[in-house]
Amino acid sequence: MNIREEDIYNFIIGRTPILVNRILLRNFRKEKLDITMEQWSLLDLLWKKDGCTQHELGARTFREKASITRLLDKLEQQNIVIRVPDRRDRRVRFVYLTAKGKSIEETATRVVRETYKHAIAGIPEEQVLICKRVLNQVFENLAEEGDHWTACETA
Amino acid sequence: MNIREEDIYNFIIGRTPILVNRILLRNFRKEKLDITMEQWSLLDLLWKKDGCTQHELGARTFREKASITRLLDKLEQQNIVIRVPDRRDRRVRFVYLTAKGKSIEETATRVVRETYKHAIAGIPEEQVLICKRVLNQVFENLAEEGDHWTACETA
DNA sequence: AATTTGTAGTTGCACAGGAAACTAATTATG
DNA sequence: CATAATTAGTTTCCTGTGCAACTACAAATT
Repeated sequence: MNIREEDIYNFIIGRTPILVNRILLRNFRKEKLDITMEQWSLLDLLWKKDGCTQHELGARTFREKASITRLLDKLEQQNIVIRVPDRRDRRVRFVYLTAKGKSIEETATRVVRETYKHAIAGIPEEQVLICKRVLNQVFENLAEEGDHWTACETA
Repeated sequence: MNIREEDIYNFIIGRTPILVNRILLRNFRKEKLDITMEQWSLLDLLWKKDGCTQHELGARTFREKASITRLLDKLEQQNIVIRVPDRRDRRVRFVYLTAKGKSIEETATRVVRETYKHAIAGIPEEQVLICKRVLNQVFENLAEEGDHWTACETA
């Protein structure tokens, strides 16, 4: 294959993710939602399964535990989630949505869905699927190479 | 199309770019290169065209000018680039590679190329091309919607 | 049972991005 | 020509990430 080094930038971690993140943040602000894309990615898990552990949130969003700690700090400051220690294992803290956390699900989900629709407008569905599969394969290829998240943890 | 909100995270700005960035940073460190992925993206432009303006670097990597300022601060501290004011327009500063900046091209490019090869190993070339096109189309779709970078500037 | 090893989460440091306010210089306008 | 609008770049504030050191606790080892 004709390898061009700059592809890895333009292609995977470059301007497209930067722009998507920027637009999504602006769209949240338009709807008076004071959350970030990263915070949303945790909330999205909690809306589906309230009471995850921090470890679980990290494994599923592929973030370092330190990042999870800090994202939850912000969410807790805004009274969107609370951390509840596990009585059986006092190292563990379960993360629960507050009433406020539950109440923003509908609006936030709508913003994300509309932004996503806009992002993929006019692109044939099968191409979007291929793109997703390629990115997932890239993930698998690199995850083998020594990261502490194993495939089974993230699955 | 069957829209799943979480796709926008998993798919475009989620774990794959995070992992690619992480692995690339580690691979730079293994080769004793003290640069980041973001710094590399600027150097890659300079190796092809020395003496870009900061505005140009921002337009081509799709970063805010403030980000460019800070990335160049770091590169200048490491004696990898220097900023030279334009005599004709004293607002403008041209960015030039130093001898050190030129000397790391080969190693840095090799690291990026090998990481990229590893990332796309086993994925049919035509699928990688489709993936790139999809991400570029996503970029175009969202760029229309009110960003100050116009298509012509980034082209 | 006491020590070692492993795990969940936190904190400090360095680096990166977005937005907005700001400076200095240039170009457009009246 | 003088003022207004624009442009290039910097700075500040807030948020997010990686890594490493750290705390607290649990589980395994001897």
